[in-house]
Amino acid sequence: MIYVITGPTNTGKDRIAIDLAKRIGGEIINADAFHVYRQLHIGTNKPKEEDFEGIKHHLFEIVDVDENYSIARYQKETRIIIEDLLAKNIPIIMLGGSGLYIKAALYDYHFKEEPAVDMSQYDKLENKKLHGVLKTVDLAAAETIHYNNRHRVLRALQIYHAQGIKKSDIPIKKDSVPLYKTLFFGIDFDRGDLYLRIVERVQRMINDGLFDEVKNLIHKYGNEQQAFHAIGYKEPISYLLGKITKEQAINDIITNTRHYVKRQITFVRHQFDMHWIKSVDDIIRISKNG
RNA sequence: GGCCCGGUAGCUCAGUUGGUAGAGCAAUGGACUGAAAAUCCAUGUGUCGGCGGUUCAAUCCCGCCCUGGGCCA
Repeated sequence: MIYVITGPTNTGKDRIAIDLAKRIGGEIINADAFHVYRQLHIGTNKPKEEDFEGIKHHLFEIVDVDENYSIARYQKETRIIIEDLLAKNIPIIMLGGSGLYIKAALYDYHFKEEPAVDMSQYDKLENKKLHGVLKTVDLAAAETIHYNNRHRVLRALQIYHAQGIKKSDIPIKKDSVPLYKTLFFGIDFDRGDLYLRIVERVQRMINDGLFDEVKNLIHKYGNEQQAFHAIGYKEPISYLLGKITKEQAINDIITNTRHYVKRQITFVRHQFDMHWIKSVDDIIRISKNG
């Protein structure tokens, strides 16, 4: 059985996951896209190993910030661990708010080996022109991607160049079910209360030395790493580069976290069959009934 | 006490030569297959400070009042 504990950030998922692991003898697989990085701490609200209380955590602090981790790699690595734990009959707890990571790990998502391709030919094309190029190559994909969503338009083109297939030809099952026996849980929280807790959390991060952490990181790794797109890093970097004030950076972290929470709720609400719970007891009860 | 400038959406503000209003941000809803804490889409919000007056019609003009800021006394 796989117990997924996901949903918005800052709701106390870590505590619930460790308590559940103790109750059922399970192990935790990290499903947070930024807890895979060794050097990110305060800004990602990453738990410390001494807080694990002896519970095994997989895929936690496995790469350096100058590596570009990806969902394809996560899928591959998670599946190996899942198969291993299932074979040993150890309950699995997937813990984290990165919904798409969970989706790719547990559902029939397809990623092929993909050579690097040079996409610089598209740098100068403005959004509508770029979208026009995609139309000539993969009309079906172009119709589902808004022309302003440059990131996705480019990815569809990249799939075409690197894999030689159309993105729209990758098999996608609508209304698919997980590959494994899985239950999805999120912690029930009033959104207004959650928004207030975000302010407290960011204040705590500042007090714990977030700006020093970021300063040291960009000193060592530069400011252009993919991992630095994370909330809690990109805003202090803007401040340290002199683009915004420190106060603005702090406010931006709060606002961006709020937006993130909203997107997490939307994703999870529509992608998973969620059970909204208050305690570990709720999880135990639901898993017995199910 | 006198003079000047303000009071319009949750916030910052625009605007209407008089026909009851609109931007940005916030908020809310949504999309999501190799950056996902990413990227993108959609949608409202209103006693236009209050009370009177002029007018067919006032958020706009006039008077009084309340209120914030500045200058003078």
